[in-house]
Amino acid sequence: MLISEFARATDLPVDTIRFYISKGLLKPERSAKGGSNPYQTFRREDVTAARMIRLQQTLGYSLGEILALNEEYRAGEQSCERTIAVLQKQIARLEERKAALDAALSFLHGKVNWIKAGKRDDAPRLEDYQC
Amino acid sequence: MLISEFARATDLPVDTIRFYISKGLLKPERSAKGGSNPYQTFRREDVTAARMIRLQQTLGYSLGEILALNEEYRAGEQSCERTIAVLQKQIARLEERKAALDAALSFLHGKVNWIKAGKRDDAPRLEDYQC
DNA sequence: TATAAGTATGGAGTGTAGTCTATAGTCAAG
DNA sequence: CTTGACTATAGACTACACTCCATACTTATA
Repeated sequence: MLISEFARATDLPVDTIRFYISKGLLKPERSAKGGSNPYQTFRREDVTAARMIRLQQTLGYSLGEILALNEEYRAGEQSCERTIAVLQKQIARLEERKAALDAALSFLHGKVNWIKAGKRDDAPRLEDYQC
Repeated sequence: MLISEFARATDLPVDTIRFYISKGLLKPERSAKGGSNPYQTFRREDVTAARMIRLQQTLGYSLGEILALNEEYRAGEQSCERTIAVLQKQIARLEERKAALDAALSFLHGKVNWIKAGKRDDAPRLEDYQC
């Protein structure tokens, strides 16, 4: 797969793909198709990696953290324990964010209910809510 | 409340507070205590506002979006319908993020379970998972 | 074989969200 | 009334995540 197809497959701009490569987040092959092909070749696992990056990003990880996590994951590929440890670490982080999200949601729902009940001024205040 | 107390109350650096003021996210009073006090005075509602900013930020809003949302909220303060509309909009966004988060969590949990079962290579792949 | 479209590289530029520095004015304690 | 802590303002600087540009090479098409 050439970079333009890869861009279509991942819905990422070509420049962003090259940027990720420069950061070590993507590692396409510089394959020799027939002998001397100077172009990068992307595989299905690169598409997976790109999706994983997008996912981790929406979950609040920086590119630096994503790189570290993924290298840790790769480093521990021989050992199930290490792989599981990396996954558990991500799970813990996501559970944390989910808890914050749920707290915010219940605050907002509560506020809506009070306003609907016509008791706007008695509605829960952010002051009384520990984030 | 002076800015240093406010910084302690909100756990924000003084520079960040001033930055938020410059963006219109915080609007402390330039009160005349006794006649000519050139310092800004922060109230309890400013602490609330600062917490709300932090909350919205962890939920993925940019400062620009936060400003727009909060101004929309203020603009609709007379009308319960408009206030509720703003709150519902935030709720919708948070529910969306929560769904993405849950999908990611079940993917990760699934992966852990497959690895624990010793069937690592048969574990679910991100390819088969729509984010 | 000319031409257009695609690819690679390096480096400059952009927007966001701060963070720091320099300068100057203010206030409270000794 | 000086010293030290605090405050205000403007502007420079930083980190991050892109995004764009100039240049040059490669490949497919007419």
